Amino acid sequence: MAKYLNQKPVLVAVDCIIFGYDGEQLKLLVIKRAIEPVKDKWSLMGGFIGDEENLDGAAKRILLELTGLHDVYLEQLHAYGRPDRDPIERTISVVYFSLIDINKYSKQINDQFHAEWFKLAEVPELIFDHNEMVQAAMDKIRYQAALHPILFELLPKKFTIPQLQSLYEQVYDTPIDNRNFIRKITASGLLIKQTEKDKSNSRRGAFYFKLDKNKHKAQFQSFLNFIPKSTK
Amino acid sequence: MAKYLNQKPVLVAVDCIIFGYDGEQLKLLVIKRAIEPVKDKWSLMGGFIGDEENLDGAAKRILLELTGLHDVYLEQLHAYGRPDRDPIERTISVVYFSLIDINKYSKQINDQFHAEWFKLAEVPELIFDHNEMVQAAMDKIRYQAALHPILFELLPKKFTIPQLQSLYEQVYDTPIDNRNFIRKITASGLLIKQTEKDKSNSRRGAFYFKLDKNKHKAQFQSFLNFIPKSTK
DNA sequence: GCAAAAGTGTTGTCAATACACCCATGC
DNA sequence: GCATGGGTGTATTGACAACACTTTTGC
Repeated sequence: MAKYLNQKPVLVAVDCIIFGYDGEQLKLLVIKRAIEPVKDKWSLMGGFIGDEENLDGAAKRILLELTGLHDVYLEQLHAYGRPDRDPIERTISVVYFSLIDINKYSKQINDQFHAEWFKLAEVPELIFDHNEMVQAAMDKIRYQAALHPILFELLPKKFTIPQLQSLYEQVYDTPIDNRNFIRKITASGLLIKQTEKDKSNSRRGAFYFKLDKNKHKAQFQSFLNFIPKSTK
Repeated sequence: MAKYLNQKPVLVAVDCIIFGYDGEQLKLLVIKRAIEPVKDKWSLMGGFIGDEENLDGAAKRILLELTGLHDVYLEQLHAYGRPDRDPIERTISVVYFSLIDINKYSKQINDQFHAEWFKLAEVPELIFDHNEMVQAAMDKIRYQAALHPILFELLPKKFTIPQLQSLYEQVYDTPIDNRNFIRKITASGLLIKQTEKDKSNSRRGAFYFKLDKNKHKAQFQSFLNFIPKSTK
């Protein structure tokens, strides 16, 4: 096979930023890095791209390795390439972020990587530029979630509206009026009310809802405006 | 320097999608590829990343080489990495798009690359996955421009409101009511009316405006809603 | 005086916010 | 019966879209 002359190849890694929501707290999944340098420091889950793999494929593989999950929300965030970002060897990192149902995960948790969930406010120092990547992912999620129903990806099959609202409140770090929130959410038509209630948080209980997956897909690209504009 | 073992490095290229607006038509700048394979086919301007360069730096360099322009709007779009996307050698491409004032460019046009502007509707077949990249860039611009004042980057220092409106109409391929458009634009406070008129398009003439750069920066992150929501 | 583009106002509708009380239930 | 979180309704405001005519001026 012909080659481009005089070009210096570099390593290409794919790193995955994995968010989960346990019904109370938005969390980030990180691992203890298994290889030198900075072995045993906290790190995003990542890996080098395989010979016959495209970028999305590598991200899916890495996510599967760590969580056992297929078919989860995964989106390319950004490519990072500072020459010195990895002190060992020039490495470009293409970063993905993923939103998963933390309950699905915990059934298949894999201790091999010494993975741990951290509350977003308590994420430890990560290797290289990984903290910067997490920050960028949160910014992007805030951007996306204001217009598209991506946060549903974090919820279990059945969830309550207070859970959903609390998730939005955490992502935007702002209190949301529950009457207006419920009105918007129900107006979107994305939810299907169940007959059962979740009684774990109150005596009265909160109705469970399921996501209408068809409507979710159909409306994914439309702009929905879930977040109140600050009235200043 | 220590190295990661058993990892196969690959080439990393940066490609630039360059948009310009001549006051009438939104256009894309492409070049005739100078090297084999597919020499002399139309291609995005690109290059391999340098040893001491980060990705943004490489994009700026490539843009400067082709246009002679510094300090233009430049944003990372996406990384592409299909194993077979470049038939010669495995190459990951990190793609940027850029919005420039086509008039500034033409003063410094550089024939060395056999560059040519194409109307968006008439972009020829490009090499590899470059057409797909251009499509993705247009999608992203539509997304961004609905909320942020990025399209001003395409205009000369002085421009008229009909020019601006026509640009929006092209980007969204839809007619826009001029009364509502003017109201929104003036309400944004981004424009400073000049005393001169552009008489090239009508006997009456259209007032020139300048962009208020401070307000433009300040409001860049806020959501502005320039595009009418389809009333369906 | 007329052609050709620029510019200007009003109205109705809908969506968003602000805001406070009753409901259901387990103890 | 009371404490706890869940759920509900209304009034006001502001933003948006729809819509058609007058203005300017070079020829």
